[in-house]
Parts: sequence; C-alpha cells; structure tokens
Amino acid sequence: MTRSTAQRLAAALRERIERGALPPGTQLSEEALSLDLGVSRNTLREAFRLLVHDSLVEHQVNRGVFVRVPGPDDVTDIYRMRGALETAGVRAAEHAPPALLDAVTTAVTEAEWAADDGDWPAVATADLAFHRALAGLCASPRVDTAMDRLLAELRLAFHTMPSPRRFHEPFLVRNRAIEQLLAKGEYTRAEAELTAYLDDARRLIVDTMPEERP
Amino acid sequence: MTRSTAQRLAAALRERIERGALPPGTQLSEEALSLDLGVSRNTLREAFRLLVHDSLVEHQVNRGVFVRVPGPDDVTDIYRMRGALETAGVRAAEHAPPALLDAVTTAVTEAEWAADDGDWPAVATADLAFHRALAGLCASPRVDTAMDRLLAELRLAFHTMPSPRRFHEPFLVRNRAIEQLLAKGEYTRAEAELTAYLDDARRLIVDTMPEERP
DNA sequence: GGCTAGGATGTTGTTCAACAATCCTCAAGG
DNA sequence: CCTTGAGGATTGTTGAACAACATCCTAGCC
Repeated sequence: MTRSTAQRLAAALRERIERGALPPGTQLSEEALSLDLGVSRNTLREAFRLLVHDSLVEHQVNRGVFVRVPGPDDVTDIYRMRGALETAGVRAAEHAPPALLDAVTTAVTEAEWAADDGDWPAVATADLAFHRALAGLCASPRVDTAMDRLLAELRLAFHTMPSPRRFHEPFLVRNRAIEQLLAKGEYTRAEAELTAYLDDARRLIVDTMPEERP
Repeated sequence: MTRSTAQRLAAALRERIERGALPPGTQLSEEALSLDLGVSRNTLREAFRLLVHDSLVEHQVNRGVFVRVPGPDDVTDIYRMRGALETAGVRAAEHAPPALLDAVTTAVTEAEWAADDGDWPAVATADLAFHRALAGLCASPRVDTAMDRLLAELRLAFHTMPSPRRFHEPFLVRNRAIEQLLAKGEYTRAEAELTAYLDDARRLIVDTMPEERP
C-alpha cells in the first residue's frame, strides 16, 4: 500500500496495454487520460515516465507518448539479449539453488497442462515463464528485472502479429528437452539447444511481422 | 538540441554525481535544487525520474531521492550481469563486424597508454571502455544500454571505496591477454579468462567495501 | 531513567490554472 | 505540384496552494 499514485496509474495503464486494450501505436493523450482516470496532468506524466522505463511506451518530445510498435529489428535485438541472459542462466545451473531449478521444471509442466486444455493464452504465459526461469538461474535480481522488461516488450510485439494464438505450442516439446538436459547435467548441450531454439523462434516471429514503416 | 528541459537537468545532475560532487547517500532536496538550477519543482521531479531510470539515484516514497549507495551485494549482482553480457559478446566475437573488434583492441591500447602516463582516472575510463566494447560485440543496442547502466552504477560503487586510484591498473595485462585470445580465435579460452577476471575483480571490490548498514 | 504519546515542523505528493513552445492541418497562393 | 502561413490543438513548464507523510522534540507516564 506504500505505492504512489503515479505507480498505481502506471500499473493500470500497463495492464491495459498488455491486455491489448491500448494497441501498439495508440497515442496516450494527456488531457483525455487525466480526465478519464481522474488525476492531474502532472501526475499522469509521472506515470508515463514509469512506462517509458519498461519501454512499453515511447516518448516523443513535443508530440506525446505512444504505445510502442516493436519492429522486426526490435524483435531481433530482444532475442539477442534474451540469448545472453538465458544462456547465462543455463551455465549457472550447475551451482543454482534447487528452488530455482524446480521453477524451471514447474514452468514446463504448467505449459504442457495449458496446451492439453487448449488454453493458448495460458500457454504463452507459461512459455515465457519457462524462459524467465532459465534466466532466473543466474540468481541475479538485475538479470530478473531485465528479463521481465524484455518479455513485456516481446508481448507487445506479439500484439502486432496476425495470429499469435498457437505460436508457442510447437516449442513446448523443445522446452521439455532443454529441461531434461539440465536435469541430466548436460549443460553444454542444453545451451546449444537453447541457442537453436531462440534462433528459430526469432525467425518465425520476424517472418510473420508486417513491414516496418519508413 | 531537441532535448527537453528535464533531460538537460538530468544530464547536469548525472555529471555532478559521476564526478563525485554529489557523493552517494546525498539527499537531493527538491526545493533547494529547483532554486539552485532555476527550474520548477515539477520539472525537477521529471528529471529525477530519468536518473532513477539509470539507477543513479533512489526514490523513497514520501522521503525523497538520494544518490544510491551500492552495497557489496549490489556489486556482486552487477558482476553477475556483466558476466552474462560480456561473455555473450565473446561468444559473438566470431561473427562480429571488424569495427566492433577494433574497438576492443583500441580500448586496451588506450588503457595501457594512460597507465604509462600515470593517469589513473583515464585508466579507469579506458578499462571500463574495454569491457563495454566486449559486450558491444553482441551488436545489440539493448545490450549496450544495459551495459552502460551497469558501468555507471559500478562507478558509483567506486566512489565508496577508500582508494580507487590504482584499482584498475593490475588488470590491464589481463585485458590484453583476453584481447589476444580473441584475435587468435580462441573464444573458449577467452571466455574462461574473462570469467576468472570478473570473479577476481568482484572479490577485490567487495573486500575493500565498507560494511552494509543494517 | 527510560519509554510512549502527541504535537510542531519541514519535506514530499498532488492538484490546479495559466502561459509558452511546438507540431499538425489545411487552405491559399505561386 | 509545391511552398507558405495562419489557426488550432497538444505538449512543455511554471508557480502557488494544500494534503499527506516522516522526523524530531517535548511532555507525560510508568
């Protein structure tokens, strides 16, 4: 309860953006939103800064803030950094506390359950949770928050895809494979598998994305 | 010149902090600073948000903003994430564009020159530039900015050390060794060397840091 | 003496209204 | 077709005011 008004505002807007109520490209008008949410323009601007911080919105000077529209090169870059953080997690797996390793296994299992139910949004969430858990093996708060921001940005990119519904499903078996390799202590092979995985996923996304506007 | 007033303010404050004019722990009073810098309190608060974003200052609700005082566990965590980003750069070195590899070599050389001159602040800058160049081999804007933030935060930690003057100098020979391994294409050994390097540097810093306050 | 309750004081959090600076639109003119 | 220039709309910034909160000091109690 010790959160500031601006922080609560940012959370509310973040929720709207991730749900898709504010699709990429939308302008967030200061006057309209401040009236809508019942706060002053100044406070709303503070909330905007927080959203800029997790790169969900983009601030153009003298023009306003817009929900970001990640382009193909953004996705490519996100996957580069994901590769750095997740492979670091795999390399750290050998000395990671058991609780963190359990989190990896749990995420894979939950993704499989969701797929059995045909609950594709839940599959997406669990898939991302699996990769967050991989990076989490670093046992580093900074890695964790960086990873969270990357995945939030990626979720935004999914919103621009034509049909993201069953995107994650074919990758579940590869998630399980990586988890097995980790459990068996074959870290080098796990890292190679993960790298190949990320490369394929990135390619698949970039290919189905609309062209970048000039 | 298309920068906002808040951005200019943030840059000015960032410079003061990194120079040490605002040592870690200092409270940044809104009223005093707004009078001093000739801007409104609201604008100053916007600048604060930008500084929070590169984690140079810390915002405590209803208490104000303070220049961060990184503790030993902060340093440990920074080195964890540095390890992830820099080793990723080393692994990407094989396919990195020549310009990025040149940047690595240049940084090492400049560090050696500065050491010959006994210019320890310049040695520190060049040392950090070398590691920034390593991470830069990823050719990823997001990795670059993440690395920049990490190093800025680390510079803050140096300010709390008793005598950071010649800290970087003994590491220069190891920088050169890593650079040589990269040039010879021995990426695996370069990565191992780098990991050992980071571990030693971290230990050295943490051991000379004052105790964390409870 | 030591401890708690309560008020005094200063700081931050938020709002409001106004004006300046900038961008966008659209129509007039070459 | 292109340029140019109002005009309108939005953001950028300010200053003042009040509310909410933290800290410190003091008075009172055990």
